[in-house]
Amino acid sequence: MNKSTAPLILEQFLPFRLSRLSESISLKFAQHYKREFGMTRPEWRALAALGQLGTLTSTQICQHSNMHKTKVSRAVQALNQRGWLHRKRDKADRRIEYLQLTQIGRRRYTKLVALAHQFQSDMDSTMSAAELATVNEAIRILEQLKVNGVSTNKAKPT
Amino acid sequence: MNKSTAPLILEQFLPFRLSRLSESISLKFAQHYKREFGMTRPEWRALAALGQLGTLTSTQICQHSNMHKTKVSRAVQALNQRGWLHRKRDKADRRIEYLQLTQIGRRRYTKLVALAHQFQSDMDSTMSAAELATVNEAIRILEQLKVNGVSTNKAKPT
DNA sequence: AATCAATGGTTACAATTGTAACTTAATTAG
DNA sequence: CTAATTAAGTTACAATTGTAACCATTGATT
Repeated sequence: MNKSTAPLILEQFLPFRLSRLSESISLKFAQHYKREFGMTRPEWRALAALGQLGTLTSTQICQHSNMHKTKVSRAVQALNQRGWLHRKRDKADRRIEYLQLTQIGRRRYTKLVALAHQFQSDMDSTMSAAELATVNEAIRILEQLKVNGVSTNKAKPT
Repeated sequence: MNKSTAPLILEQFLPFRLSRLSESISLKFAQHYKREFGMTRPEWRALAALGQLGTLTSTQICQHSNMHKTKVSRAVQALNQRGWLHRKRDKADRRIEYLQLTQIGRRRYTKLVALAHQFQSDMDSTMSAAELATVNEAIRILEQLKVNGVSTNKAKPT
């Protein structure tokens, strides 16, 4: 059987399967925080990164969450306007801005985290321990492939 | 340790991990067909579904690939304008349109499939057989969760 | 120190997307 | 048989996004 004339079985094609999966799961989760907190996905992601890691620059958020820098820029603006984070310029290098959640931001973050834990444990509870282990192992494997790298902040190649 | 005050470890949170993964992998693959065939992601997906499954309606493409119906509608228009598919109304129920690839469409499809197989085997070759099995098994598990369902074509709930 | 390249970040503008409303056709209820 | 519902698919419009160009600042080269 000549491979080049065989059709592509989408149900076996990794990019297809992954994005179909990821989109439905992320959408499902997004419904929660969209409805209850009026947040967009990029905002949620930036908030989550800052909540977990403390102080970050926009560039670091880009790298960590693999989002485009304009997305991050706008998410950060939105969070800032709501008073959920504040910005602090680096004294030494005044291009750099450190971002950090405010009191209010941290309170929101705590609520969101509860949602997330709930969501995760709902998913987990539909799997056996062994299945869960398989899932985690698989994702770990894929993450190491590092096919990675949305262009987050790089200059154009010459 | 009270869970409700613990931060969320994004590196362990399934929706986050999946979408980070999926986005970088899909983007990587998209670069190929975008550059070489000038196709968008929805177009590629519609083409792939039709190539594999033969004749489909727009609604079926929605369900199969979990894309929003307007996305599919526009992708189908684009493919149609390029002469890659043709539409045929159902005689009995004239709301329904059967979509099918043309000669040209099938030729394009064949080329795309070669790209996809290449991509897949590149990925596969960076994993051991056991790892590959784990990955496939994990995705299978997640697919069964069926947290599923982008609203593709449903009427509003009353 | 003057010039040129690179970096962190923002923004204008164009392309892509989703929501809701619409069209046409079929189905069901009265 | 007509009116109200529902389905397949399209489209207008607003929101979201990405690309490329842009500041401002720093670092490197001479």
